[in-house]
Amino acid sequence: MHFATQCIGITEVSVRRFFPFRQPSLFGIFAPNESAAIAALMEYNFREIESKWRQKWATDKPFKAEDTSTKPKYYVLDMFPYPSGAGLHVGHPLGYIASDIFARYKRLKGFNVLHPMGYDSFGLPAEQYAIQTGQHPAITTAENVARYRDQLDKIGFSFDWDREVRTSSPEYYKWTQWIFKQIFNAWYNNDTDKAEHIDTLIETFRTKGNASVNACSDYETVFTAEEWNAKTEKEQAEILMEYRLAYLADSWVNWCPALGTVLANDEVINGVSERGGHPVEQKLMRQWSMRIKAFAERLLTGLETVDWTDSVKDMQRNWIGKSVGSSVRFSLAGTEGEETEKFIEVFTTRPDTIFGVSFMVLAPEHPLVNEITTDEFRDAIEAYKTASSLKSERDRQADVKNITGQFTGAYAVHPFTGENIPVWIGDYVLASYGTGAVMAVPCGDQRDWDFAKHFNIPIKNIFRDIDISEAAYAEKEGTIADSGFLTGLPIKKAMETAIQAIEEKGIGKGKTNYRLRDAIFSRQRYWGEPFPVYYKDDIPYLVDDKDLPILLPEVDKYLPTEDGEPPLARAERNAWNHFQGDRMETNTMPGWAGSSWYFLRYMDPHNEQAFVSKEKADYWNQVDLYIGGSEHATGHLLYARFWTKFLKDMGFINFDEPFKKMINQGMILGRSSFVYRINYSLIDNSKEEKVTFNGIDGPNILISYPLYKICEENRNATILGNKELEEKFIRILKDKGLHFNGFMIESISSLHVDISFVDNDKLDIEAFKNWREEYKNAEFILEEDGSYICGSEVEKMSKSKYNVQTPDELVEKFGADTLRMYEMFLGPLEQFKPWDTKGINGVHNFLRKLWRLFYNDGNLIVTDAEPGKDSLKTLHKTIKKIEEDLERFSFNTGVSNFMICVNELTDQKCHSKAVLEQLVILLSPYAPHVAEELWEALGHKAGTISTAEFPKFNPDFLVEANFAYPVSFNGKMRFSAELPTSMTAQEVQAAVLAMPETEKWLEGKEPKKVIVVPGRIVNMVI
RNA sequence: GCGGAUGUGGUGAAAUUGGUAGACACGCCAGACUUAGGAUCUGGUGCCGAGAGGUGUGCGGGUUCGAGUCCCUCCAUCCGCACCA
Repeated sequence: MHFATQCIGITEVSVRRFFPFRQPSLFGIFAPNESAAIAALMEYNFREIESKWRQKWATDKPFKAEDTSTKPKYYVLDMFPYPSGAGLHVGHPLGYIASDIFARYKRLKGFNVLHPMGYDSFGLPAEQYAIQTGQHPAITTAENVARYRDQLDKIGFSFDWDREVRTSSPEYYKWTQWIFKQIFNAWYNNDTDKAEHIDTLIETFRTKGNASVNACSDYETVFTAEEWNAKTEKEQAEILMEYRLAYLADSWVNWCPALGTVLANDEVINGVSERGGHPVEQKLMRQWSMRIKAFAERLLTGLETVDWTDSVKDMQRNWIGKSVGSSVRFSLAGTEGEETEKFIEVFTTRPDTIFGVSFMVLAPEHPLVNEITTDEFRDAIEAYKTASSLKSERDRQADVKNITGQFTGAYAVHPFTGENIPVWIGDYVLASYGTGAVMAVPCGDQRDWDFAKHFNIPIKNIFRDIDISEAAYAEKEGTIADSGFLTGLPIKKAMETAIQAIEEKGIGKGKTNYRLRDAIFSRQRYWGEPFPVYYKDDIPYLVDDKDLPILLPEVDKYLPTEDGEPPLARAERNAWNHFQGDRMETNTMPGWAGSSWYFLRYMDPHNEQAFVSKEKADYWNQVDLYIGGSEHATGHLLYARFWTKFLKDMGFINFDEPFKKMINQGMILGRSSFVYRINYSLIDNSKEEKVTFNGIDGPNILISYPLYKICEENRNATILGNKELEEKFIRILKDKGLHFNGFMIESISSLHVDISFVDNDKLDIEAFKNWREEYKNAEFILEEDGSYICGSEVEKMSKSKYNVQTPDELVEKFGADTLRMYEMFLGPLEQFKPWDTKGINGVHNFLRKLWRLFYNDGNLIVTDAEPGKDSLKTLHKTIKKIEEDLERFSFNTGVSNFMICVNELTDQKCHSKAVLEQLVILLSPYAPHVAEELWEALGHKAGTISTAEFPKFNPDFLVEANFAYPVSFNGKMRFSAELPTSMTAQEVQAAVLAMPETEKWLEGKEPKKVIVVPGRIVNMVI
């Protein structure tokens, strides 16, 4: 029994708490389970501690962010979750724990920290659930949010919950609608390189027409001021629509019949929907779009100003897909082969290869195709167009190797040689990129080369000394040959010269193209933001600000119709359509609408006058640290940057990149467990038939993993690869009363088993049997020790794989502080890693060991005694490491360093308040509950650790008198030499040379060279 | 095909500017205390070797007194994009 030598006041409180249990236990009269409970109480009682502080934080709100402060600000943001019905698994909080540690660290460092949380609560799953059950998505969403909140609260996050936002709440989506209005009322002025209010454009049209306007728009018809003013309201509205940043247009969209909605490009993966994996087809529909293309260049250059990983930046660059080149117009040939008025415009990144053009290819959907096709080829062209329109996006992608195309019978005229060039159509040319037409240069482009080979079109070589008989030459190094005025020029120079010539001839100009397409903004769904738009005479008008938000109407069915009529179209007329128009817009906004600006709302979440006040936006400014998954690289992150730039242009905020630094946490993968079922058939001679069992219709026979392994390896040797096994197998069947003369093993299936029945790969057989009806009477072939060992595999966590680990169970078993530290301890934050509970005991033991620095048998043993030099060294080494680790977001090594610190202090028997107090502050970002508890126990006011000051590192405590020099010979470490750190290099060299070990390793030779790095190393070259 | 990332013990991993490779944990082995506890403590644990010692960061080269770290070549795995003219 230990007693504190110098008890400090608070000890009595603790003694009082533990005393009633302590005394009886001395007499040993308690039953085992009770004494275990007492042992737990006297030790680190995380349950009691954590629930105490959870309540305290909920009442005191110590993490409330102030909107004005003399402290510097710091904004730490997590990607807010979609509250799904499945709840959180251990992978979800990983990023939240990291950001919470950092937020708490920044508070200790004296920052005014904004660390909010909310819910991206509009979206498909709630709606799909509504379609199935008829339950209103608002109800399921509210339930899911409550569940999430409960789970999050258990982990002890320092969120400022007063700032919570939900994208599906009318108070929030009112402002999403308002922002939409601003985007609708804007156009992009390429001269100022900014979005501007549409009124400036209308004013120009009214006074000067559109000839002088340099806008981001595909509208090409030129009109004068007089012509504009003479147009009807509808005509004007239609023209303006060509300029607006949010616009209605007939566009080729990704139509997903199964989901009954259109999808944005980033929601389509490999030709199927991201959600659900349903096929997606191309369809021409009138849809709302966002003119994100206007911002393409700024979205590209802005990447240079943010601290994100190269991979995410590259993904965005890739998605934006900038290519620099030239447009070129090829006149179509008349009947005599002469140039005509009609032309095909192409975009090329290789104008230097223009003399290598030997044919042209149009996309099958190109508007000129019908016009130019000659009678001779009309049927063939029609057939080809029909065939390619039937192909889905997916088939078209899968068909890359199949070269298809059709000659139109038409010819174009080469602008420089005057030669006639055949015009083909082919579906390797995309209607939606560039002009939907290409000048084919088979010698310089592999696809053109393949096409030419396939259709026997001549290939002209325009590269000097390059062999193109086997493949095209796509490099941009070399010299141009046989190319008129370009002959002899190096490729790069030839590009410039060619563009110059094209511009002089007036047949095109230098041009930059982007792969980025405008984002489709409407969805034929129910559970999303309604548009603040009504129609009159088919012209869309905006709803007045005073009438916002346009609330979602009640509907009786959430399902869209097959032809794409949205649920809102069936909403009750008078409840919904109360504006002066003919009808309301019945589409809703996509999921990314609400998430494109939520980081701004957190700054000013209750503002009813504005989406965010200018002052608060100026104060909080950019998100300093954003943590979330990289899967949003081309969706959310691009759209949020787009909206931020827009809002900046319109003067609402003062920054044009939302997220200054971003870290992408890696996914935590699940570890699935498997059982192995033998599928067999029995031969019964009396019945003259073979009976096949795969387990469902016969006795289930499950074989332990190591035995399964043996079977796998000896598949062809004997039936089960093992005589003993075979006997066991037969015995089981005989015991079941089955009659058979022979048997065959057909296969062995691996079946997912719920990981809650598995501990250290050992299966809880009883629990497994009770899991499913079909396993009730399962038989097991076990290991020698009578256990069933499961196999395992690392897979994505999912309900269907029964490998989901919820944080709740672990919090219950080990506590939130253990869970927090363990998730960090698992490995680097960014890395993908499999979840494995095996190591969690190590972290839990660490916290108990920490506890024992403070308490022994329920007594506080902290002393006011002067700490030892060794303990001060340990402390300051730890302060330095922890701070450095936090600054570089190396949370895993942070945990290691705490372990090292506690191990050392334990060895030193350090119970000094001066040291432990500092340690507790250091630890508080990682393990806030136990830190608060110990902080209070040390005599501080309850709940004040978050306002403590981060310990100051003092290098004086690390100064050492001696250093153990590693002595190497030819770079190989042989022994270490303990020498004073005060020695100069020469002194060290002399001292080491004089050592007997040195003599031994030199083997009588003279070292050729001796390298001494003071305080680091000695190396001798022999 | 293009772009990005990653390869270190039985496992998760560490090594921040080139300077004792494997910290810290898990697991395993041996022991102590105990009489059931998923408890605690001590020692050991990259591989080969009895040992001295050798060897070792995906493969092969290079730079350097010295390379997990820098350079080149190749291999493997993962992720993103992909007929983008």
